[in-house]
Amino acid sequence: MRIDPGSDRPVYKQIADALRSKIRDGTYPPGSQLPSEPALVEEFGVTRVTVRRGLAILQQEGLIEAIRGKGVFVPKPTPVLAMRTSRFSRAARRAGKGALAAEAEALGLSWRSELLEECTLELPPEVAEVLGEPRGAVKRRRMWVADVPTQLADSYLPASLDDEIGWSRGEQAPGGVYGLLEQHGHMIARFREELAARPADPEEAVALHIPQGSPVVTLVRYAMDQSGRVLEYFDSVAVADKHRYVYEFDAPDD
Amino acid sequence: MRIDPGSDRPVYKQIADALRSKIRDGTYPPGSQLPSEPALVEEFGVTRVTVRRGLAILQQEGLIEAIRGKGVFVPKPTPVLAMRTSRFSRAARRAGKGALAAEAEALGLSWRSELLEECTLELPPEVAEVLGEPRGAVKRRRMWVADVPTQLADSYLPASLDDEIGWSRGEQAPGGVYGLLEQHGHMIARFREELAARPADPEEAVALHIPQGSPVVTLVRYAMDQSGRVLEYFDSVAVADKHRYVYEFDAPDD
DNA sequence: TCTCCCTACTCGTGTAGACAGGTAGACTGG
DNA sequence: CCAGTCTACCTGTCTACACGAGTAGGGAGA
Repeated sequence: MRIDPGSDRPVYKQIADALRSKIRDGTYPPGSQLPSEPALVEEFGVTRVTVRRGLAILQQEGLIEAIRGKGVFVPKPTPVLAMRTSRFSRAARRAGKGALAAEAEALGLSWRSELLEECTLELPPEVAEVLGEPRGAVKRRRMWVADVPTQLADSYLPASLDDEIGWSRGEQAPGGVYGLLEQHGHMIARFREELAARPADPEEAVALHIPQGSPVVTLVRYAMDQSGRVLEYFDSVAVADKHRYVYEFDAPDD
Repeated sequence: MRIDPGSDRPVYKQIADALRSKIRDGTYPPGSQLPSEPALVEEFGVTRVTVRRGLAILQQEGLIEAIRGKGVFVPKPTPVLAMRTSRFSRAARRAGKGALAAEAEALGLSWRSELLEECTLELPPEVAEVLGEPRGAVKRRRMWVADVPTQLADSYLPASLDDEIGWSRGEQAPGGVYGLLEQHGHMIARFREELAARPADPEEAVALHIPQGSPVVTLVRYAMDQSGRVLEYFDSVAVADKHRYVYEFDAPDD
């Protein structure tokens, strides 16, 4: 726990290293409070600015959380939603649940879906190309699990399909859009999902209650019918440490 | 591009906002250099510390890259490897390629695999449980694409299987481990992959040449034979902005 | 007893200045 | 002409200080 000012490694990184190892080895267990900044200043014999640079590193790594007026704390691990392909099963839809709800309830967590925006519009080019129509309906939602926002989700339907099933007119069905689609005879046969991760941009950070730049997982999904027509384009931004994505698949034949 | 010191939003965030929008709108295109810190100090009328706090935000978002002695630059977008399930096809293996190589060559990029560590050891508990044996062989690799490190990968085989096929004794086959396994009659029938994302820890940041805390994608894969026995446990940490993961699957029957 | 205010402590933001270390181009001496 | 040095400029690290704002608890006054 000593700091070597003559070392090659900058002092603020040494401070981060020292505190990180104390968090990892259980000196500061989840839920506990770290010494205050002035206390760390005294302990390490540096200025407050340098202490704060060290703390900033740990904050970025998600190892600590600073609360103004209270102190710096080690956050408790959050429950992780496992996103399995079974969340799209008809059994789950019959139970009246959307895709996320099935996973949340599997963990015994409360959930809710908040409709942020709903409109019919000129589709963004990449969406229009996939859906095969220039116009469509979109619903933008924010999902909450255990009273914490976990992901932003945009769901796009081609305008012709939306007219047919009345999705944007408020038609409902157990199992969300997919349930409604299948009620009208549009059976979902196949999905394509594309995953990536990146730092959250400022708007996402605010909407998801996470620090700017903290990792998010982006997911783009096509829901297709038997003929390969894409019925829905789905686009979500999920808080990284609250989600994991599980896929099982056969070895390709060739 | 004006800063309002009386605003509710802190000055350093306003600076980040101003520069971010200039990057997005093309004022500072990829490859270009931003004004130097002293120039920004003059432009915004604040101290260098405040300018640097603003720049730190953009750095964390991956929008800029500072190089000591030279300046601050907008990085050019890196090529993104698409990780498709077809990378496990026998056709790819017959062509003599491992899984990553198939994807790199699809983009016309050079690649190489660097063996960092190779040993037989007591398996970590979560690996031992999946492989069904307490001991195993592991190879830790660092993958390079276009002469840049892109991911760290650990591959585990149960000791009994390793003895049989001679993997850790240096036996080779076209198509990597999976090719070698199939040469010995162990046909891969099924895969399970689990994806998540988190900030890079310090060791990963050094090994992957990325800033600490920058997002990485973690992937755990089980390769299974017809009977469901797990033949290989695979664990990788990939630079987030260099990879995307693509899955296609049928709608679950129920 | 209850309410309000004051105080002490916490983290958040911002200023001013100093020195170190890396880069690149100009300049100088051979 | 060439090699080495010098200089100007850039980012990286650290000090010292000031003020703001949120939190929590104790004490004074009604």
